Amino acid sequence: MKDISLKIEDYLPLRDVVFNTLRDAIINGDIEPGERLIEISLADTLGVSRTPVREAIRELETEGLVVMTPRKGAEVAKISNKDLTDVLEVRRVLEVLAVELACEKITPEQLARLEENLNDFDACVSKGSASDLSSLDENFHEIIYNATDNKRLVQILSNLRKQMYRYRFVYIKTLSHRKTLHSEHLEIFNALKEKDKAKSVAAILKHIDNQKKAIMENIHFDC
Amino acid sequence: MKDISLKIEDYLPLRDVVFNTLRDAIINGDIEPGERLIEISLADTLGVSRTPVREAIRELETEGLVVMTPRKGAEVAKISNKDLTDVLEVRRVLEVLAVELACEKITPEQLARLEENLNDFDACVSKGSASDLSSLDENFHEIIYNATDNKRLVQILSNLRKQMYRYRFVYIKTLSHRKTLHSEHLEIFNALKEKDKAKSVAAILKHIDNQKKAIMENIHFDC
DNA sequence: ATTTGTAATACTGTATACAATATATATAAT
DNA sequence: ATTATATATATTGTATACAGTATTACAAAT
Repeated sequence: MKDISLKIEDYLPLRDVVFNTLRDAIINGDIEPGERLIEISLADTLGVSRTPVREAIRELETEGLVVMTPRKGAEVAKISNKDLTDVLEVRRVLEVLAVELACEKITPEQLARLEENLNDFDACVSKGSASDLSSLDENFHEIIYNATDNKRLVQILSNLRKQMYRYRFVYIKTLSHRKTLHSEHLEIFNALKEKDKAKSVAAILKHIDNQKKAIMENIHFDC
Repeated sequence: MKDISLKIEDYLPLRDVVFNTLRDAIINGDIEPGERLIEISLADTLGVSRTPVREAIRELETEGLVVMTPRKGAEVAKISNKDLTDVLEVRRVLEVLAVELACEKITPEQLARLEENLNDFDACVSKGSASDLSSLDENFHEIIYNATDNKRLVQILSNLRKQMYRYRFVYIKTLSHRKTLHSEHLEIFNALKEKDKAKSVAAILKHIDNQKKAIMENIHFDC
């Protein structure tokens, strides 16, 4: 007997379904920054009770997507220029740590998966959907995070990336950005393959800084 | 009219009370690693309903103090040597970032508060309680975190420190450790006062690495 | 016109009840 | 004796009800 395991994810408690639904809605702008999240009306809309909605909202708060005030309720977080800068400032040093660790610990199997990801990405650059590219991008970085063999780092970095999801379409929208993305990933991959720390760090920094630039140029903030 | 603001913290919802209670219990070892957290029995013990207990447990999970499995429940996280190493690995680079930013942005007022903290600490070294020293230690670092003017960084670093609370007594227990702690804080303070990044980084690294050593020497892990 | 007081309303906070699932126990079958 | 099956029990997941608190609207007073 082999490879038989329950796909526990299929069980997905309601709160997680609600969570995913709301997160998508926020990221896609269906619920706007500053808009209030009323438990009862969300529950009615989604056809569930308040309990899972409450728990989902709390999860969203820890991801920084909503802000809660006691006895007043929750609203979609307004992300300011400063907030984004703060997130990137932290991500920057953690991404550096991540590739350094990955250089030491990445397995051949993980390298193979990165290569496969690059191929898929390449195939998607011109004809793939934004959603496809977005998840490939996410997947690429998750592989590297996991290669660090540091759960805490994986958790924090994944979280920080999620807080920038709202802006991911910016650098996936145009063909030129897609090509840049691919070439930067390739560069990171090659550096990791060679286990060259300095090169890896340089590549990841370039990647991050480019994304920051792309976002800053294309977004104008409310506040 | 000036400086009048409601101390909203005094309202403290039940879930936060429960959260604090449980956290203290875990940190102090009243609830042991691996022990299950049963909602209903905790609720009965504390004289509240399941709802605030549930929410408190979820908060504890995001702090890494408990581990939850869907439909099975929560248990106090078993912290392994590896876990602690992982936390410190991340903290290390973030603490470096923090002092670098603090060098640039710390205000005279914050420096004054650090100095005051050092005086209080000095007064406590020989005769203070472990709890006094612990909160002074926490306060010292919180001032530096806040000096970075990066909310995200403050949030993550505070969180990572909390995950090591269980071990704080190790380096507060003995007089020699207390003295070391004070002199290291002094060194960090002086470097920040001079706005000397290299010196600050060196001082904070020494501080972290010393703590790691102290903990590693004094704790033996279950797993 | 501005402030104050009061009531109505809309929420969140908390408790509780019920449903679904996992775990433990006991019994029967081989 | 071991496995399989059934049953009871414990515990989480979800829904709902009620209590307490904020917000709003509006009337009364100055």
